[in-house]
Amino acid sequence: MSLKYAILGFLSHQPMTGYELKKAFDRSIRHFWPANQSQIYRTLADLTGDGLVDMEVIEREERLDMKVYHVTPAGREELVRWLSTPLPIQDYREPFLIQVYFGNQIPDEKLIAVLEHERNELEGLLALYKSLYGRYQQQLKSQPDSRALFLSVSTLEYGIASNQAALEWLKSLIERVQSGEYRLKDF
Amino acid sequence: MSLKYAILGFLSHQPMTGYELKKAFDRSIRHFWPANQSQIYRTLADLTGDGLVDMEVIEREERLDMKVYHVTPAGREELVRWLSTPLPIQDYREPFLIQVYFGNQIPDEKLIAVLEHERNELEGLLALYKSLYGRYQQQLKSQPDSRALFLSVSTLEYGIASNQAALEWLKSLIERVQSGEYRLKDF
DNA sequence: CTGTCCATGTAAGGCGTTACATGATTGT
DNA sequence: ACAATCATGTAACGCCTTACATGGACAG
Repeated sequence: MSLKYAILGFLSHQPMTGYELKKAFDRSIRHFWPANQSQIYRTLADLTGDGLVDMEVIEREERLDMKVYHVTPAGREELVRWLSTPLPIQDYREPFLIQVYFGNQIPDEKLIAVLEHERNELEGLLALYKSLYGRYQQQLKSQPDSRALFLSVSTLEYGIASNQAALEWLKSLIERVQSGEYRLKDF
Repeated sequence: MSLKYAILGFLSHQPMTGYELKKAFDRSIRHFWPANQSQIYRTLADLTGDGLVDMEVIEREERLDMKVYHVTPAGREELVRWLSTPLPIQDYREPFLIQVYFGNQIPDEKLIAVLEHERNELEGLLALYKSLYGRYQQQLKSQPDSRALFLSVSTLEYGIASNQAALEWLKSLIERVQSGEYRLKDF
């Protein structure tokens, strides 16, 4: 259960409400760990039950109460332990590849439409990642010794590098399907 | 629910038992769609209920009955329909990247151990994919017009290309963490 | 005689998604 | 006047995993 640790990670930067956590996820790690709101609230309840986070109710006149969560010493310990633990390699699931794998059952025309669609999606994603990355490059110039900033931004590099490779493959696949020359690559 | 369609895909090649399907998954698409046995049996029951596959019970003296599943015309239609439908881009989840993102909370030594571990896993995976790929290269030489074979093998190319890119990134990350020079890449 | 392969499933639980529900404040 | 933002959650469902259960055949 990695969501738990992502939450501990964010809260170790600073105490937050569930709502703010949701925004933190969307702003920063959505590209490798999306989380939705109900999941965040449920996990916060679990973490509180396990004594890994504490909750502070802030009453506000005229508005709903706010619950601010912060990491306990036990939570910080557990986070560090997990961060230091090598994980088994992750299972990968990509429905689009099922379509390619069984693609012989549809004609070129339809197959290429599916491939082009995927290509557009990938190009959009890459453009997004690159623009985010550009901003961080500027930021890191002004704080070149920030290990924290560097590590967090490096996850975007991962997204760019692997999606770029996937895109190149996809473009080559489209060409080969179109030309009917079913040659494999050399690695 | 993509598992459903992967099963229809396999059964459209030839009728099989649940057990044989499990082996087919493990042999061929595990790298982008792992499936376990209980899941396969449950999904076969669902597909039968929906009239997309038919089941034939084969009684064998001395041994347990065998249930052979085959695609119905409705199933074939549904498969073709799905194969032709562009899918929204898939959410990606990679717990290892959570460790990198919050890596500033552990010392270099431990962080590098985690990174090196991932590197080993990736190298193992790549070696596996490449050896499988090599075999298919041979096979495709003897049947150079096989669109079906080409498309299915191309999914391995995807795995090799994107994991190769991830590995290169990881090696560079390890170097940068070790040297303490937190420079970003140019894309 | 022990383990692996063939072949079938059930049970329980965890993780994640989607939809629903409430209600005040702030911006257009 | 209406939509978006802030802020909290619940309910129901779906998919996947892990563990459990059965039992014959065959190989070392």
